Amino acid sequence: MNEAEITLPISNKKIANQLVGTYPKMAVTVDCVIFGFSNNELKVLLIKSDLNNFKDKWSLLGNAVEANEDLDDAAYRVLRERTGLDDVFLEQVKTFSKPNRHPGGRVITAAYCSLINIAHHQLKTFENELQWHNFSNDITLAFDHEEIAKNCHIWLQKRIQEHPLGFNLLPEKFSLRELQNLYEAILRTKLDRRNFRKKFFSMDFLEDTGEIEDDVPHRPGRLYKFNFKKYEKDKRKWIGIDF
Amino acid sequence: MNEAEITLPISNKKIANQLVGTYPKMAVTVDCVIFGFSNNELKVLLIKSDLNNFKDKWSLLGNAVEANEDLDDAAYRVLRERTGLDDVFLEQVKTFSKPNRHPGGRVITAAYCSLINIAHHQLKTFENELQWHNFSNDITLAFDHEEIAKNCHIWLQKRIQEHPLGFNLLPEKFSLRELQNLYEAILRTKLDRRNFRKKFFSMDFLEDTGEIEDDVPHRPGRLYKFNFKKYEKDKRKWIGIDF
DNA sequence: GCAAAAGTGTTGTCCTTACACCCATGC
DNA sequence: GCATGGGTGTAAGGACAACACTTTTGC
Repeated sequence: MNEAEITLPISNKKIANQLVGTYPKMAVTVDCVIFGFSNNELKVLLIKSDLNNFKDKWSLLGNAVEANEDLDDAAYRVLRERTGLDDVFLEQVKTFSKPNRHPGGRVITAAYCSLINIAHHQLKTFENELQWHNFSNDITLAFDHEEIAKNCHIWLQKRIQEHPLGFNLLPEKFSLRELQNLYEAILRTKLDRRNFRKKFFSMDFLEDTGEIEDDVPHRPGRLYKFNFKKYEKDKRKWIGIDF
Repeated sequence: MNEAEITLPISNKKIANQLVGTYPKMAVTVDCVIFGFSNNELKVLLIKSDLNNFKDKWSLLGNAVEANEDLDDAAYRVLRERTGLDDVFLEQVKTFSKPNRHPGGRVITAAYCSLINIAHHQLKTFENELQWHNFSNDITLAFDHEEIAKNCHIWLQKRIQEHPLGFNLLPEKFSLRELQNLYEAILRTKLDRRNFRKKFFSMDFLEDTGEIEDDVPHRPGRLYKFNFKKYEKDKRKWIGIDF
C-alpha cells in the first residue's frame, strides 16, 4: 500500500479512486442458512443448485450483492425473494473466500444465519426447487456449502445458549416440550426435563397463555409465549472466565 | 483443490463463468485489529491513514485481497508485512460493507483480530507511521475503523472468557498480577485477586517456572508459563443455557 | 384401565463471591 | 521500619445435576 508516492496535487477523491482502482475486483455474494423446525427436527431451507456443475445437489439460498447494497441488505433481500419475509432474524456469521470455491470464477460469500418459523410462513415451496431438508451432519451440498452450513450450525448452538433465539423457530404459542425438543435438536443432546423447565421458568420471560395443546394423544401441555419485554432487563452480566 | 472444476464438461464451466460474469465486482480488503498489551494497558496497532481524506487520522492495518488469495492468507500477509510475524493468532471477526465506507469506491473489508506480544516482537515502528495506541472507547479512526475496532474489542472480551487467548498478549513468562491486569484491561472491570488466582490455578494449565520477577520495588511474584498440552484436555462442555 | 406425556421438589455438589491478614522484598 | 504488592483460606449463597412419583388426557 504505497500511497505515499501518490501525494500529488490532485483532488483527494481522485487519489482515493486511483488507489481503489488498483485493487483486484471480485464478485461478492451472500448465502443464507435458513433454519426451521418441524416434526421435532432441525431443518434447513435448500434450493436446487442453479449450475449444472452441481446438478442433483442442493445448495444454500444465495445471490450476488448489488453494487450499492451492503451485505445485510443483500441477505434480507435474498430472504425476502425466497420466503416473502423481511421481519425475521438474520445475522452475519462468517465470510468464505477460497479462491476456487466457485466454478465460475472468484466469488467470495458472506454467510448469514436466519431462523424462521416454518408453520407461520408459507413459502413458495411448490416450485419444487425449494425445500426444507433435515439438517444432518452428513448432508451433501453444492460448492463449499457444507462447510458454511456446518459453521452456521455451530454458531447457532452457541448462540441459543446465550440468547433466546430459539423462539424464532417456534410458533407464537408453544409447549415446553416443543421448546425442549428444539434445544435438543439443535444441541444434539438430551436434557433433563425437570431441570430444563426449572431453568426456563426461573428466567422470567415465559408467559402462560392459559391455553393448552389440543391435538395430542396424551395429557395436553400448557402453551406459553415469549415475553420480550420481560426479557429486556437482566441481559447477562459476563465475568466468570469459563474456558 | 476443486475436483469438480477439473471433471466438468466445458459447457458447464462456461455457463458458470457467464453467471458470475453478471455479478457486480468490488474491491475486497482485510483490516487487522492487532491488540497488544504493555504498561497494563490494552494497545492497538495503528498506521497513519494513507488517504488525504483522513489525514491526521489513524487507521487499522489493511490491504487489498489479491485475486488468488483467500481472506485468511491476506490477513496473514498484512500482518507479516507490518510486523514480520506469521505464527501469531489471527481470526476473522466480521465483514463490513457499507457502500460508501471508503471514499475511493466500493470496498468491502473483512476484519481480523490478532493478538501479539509487544515486547517479544520488535516492529518497524521506527517508520513513525506505525504506532501502538492505547485502546480506548473514544478513539478516533479513519473510515469506519472505529466501528470495526469496537466490534473486535467486544469479540475479544467474549473470546478471552471462553478460551485462553490472553496468553498471546503476554510474554512467555508472566506473573499472575500481569495476567490479571490483562483481563482487567480487556474486560474493563476489576476482579478479585484471590478469586482470580483460584480460578486460574484450578484450571490446571499454569506451569510454575520456578523463577520470580526481578525488577519490582516490592515482593516479587512467581512467574508462570502457559502449558498448552495440559490445556488440550477438557476443552469446555457446553450445555447450561445462560442468557 | 392403560399408554403417554405433563407436572412437580429435594438433595448434594460444585462454583462463585465476598472478605482480611501475614509475608517478602526494595528502599 | 515502612510501603508495596504477593500470597493464602473460609464461609455463605446460588446454580446445576441427579433423581421418582402422581396427574391428566386419549383411546
